[in-house]
Amino acid sequence: MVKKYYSITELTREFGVSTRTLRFYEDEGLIQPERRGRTRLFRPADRALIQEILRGRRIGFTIAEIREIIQVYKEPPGEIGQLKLLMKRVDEKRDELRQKRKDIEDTLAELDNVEEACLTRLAEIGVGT
Amino acid sequence: MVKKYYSITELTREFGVSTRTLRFYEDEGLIQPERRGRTRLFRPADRALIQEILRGRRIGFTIAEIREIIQVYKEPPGEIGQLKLLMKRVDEKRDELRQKRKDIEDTLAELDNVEEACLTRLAEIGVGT
DNA sequence: AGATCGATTTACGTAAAAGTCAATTTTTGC
DNA sequence: GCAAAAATTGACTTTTACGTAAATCGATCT
Repeated sequence: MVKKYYSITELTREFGVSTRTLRFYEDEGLIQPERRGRTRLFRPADRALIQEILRGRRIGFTIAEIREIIQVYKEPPGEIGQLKLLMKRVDEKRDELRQKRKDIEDTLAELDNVEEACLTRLAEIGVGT
Repeated sequence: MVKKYYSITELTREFGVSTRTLRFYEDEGLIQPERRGRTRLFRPADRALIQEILRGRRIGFTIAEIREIIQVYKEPPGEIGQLKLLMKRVDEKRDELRQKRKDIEDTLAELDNVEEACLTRLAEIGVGT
């Protein structure tokens, strides 16, 4: 059986974030762990959601953007105008991400150059001394 | 012949940034445009550098990180310890970027799902009304 | 010269995403 | 059932990357 509950510190250790961060995400409405008294009890679903949030964070999504995506899963908007607007936004986000992916590939290539420059320099110095 | 100089507003229009941003980059030592009196004159090399800076920015590099990469091109550090440290950092950055690229691919796939959810919902509503 | 219009400088302000600190409260280990 | 450890809350602070406002400068047109 999968674990029923995770404590907050358990998750902070697993994901390398602080308790403050997880509480902040709760305040922002991204997660809603259960409570026993005041203590938060994180279910596997909460844990999975945190993973997604952190992934979004790594690629530069704002909290608001992440919240919006989560919302769509919970319940897609009921109004046609809203839906179309959302789809346009999703499309724009995809373009942005494709651009970002290209930026990353270009930068990876550039870092290869930086490394080479370093190796060259190292050889120069190594030889000279 | 390539243009000799660009004005600051010319570049802000081309890249969609404010003059404040370009001056900020100069204050931070990322670019050093020429001067005629107090007015900045941007050469093609400055323009190219700005492109790189903005690319770095898009993928989430901090100003400090961008400055560091630029530095290496201008003159790789002369001390072995420094060089090795830098190479380690470059290696870490590359890992980070590869992770980010994976995050982006996962998120692109997820956005496909979001779009599908929207289409489904649209069909439901469209039929119902 | 005067007017105008962009560019500069200086200083202060701001927003997002947490970090930090201090004062409780809860839970637990025994 | 009580002390120690863990968790919570609220307020305040920090950092990054600019935005904004006000005053000044400088070039150019007429």
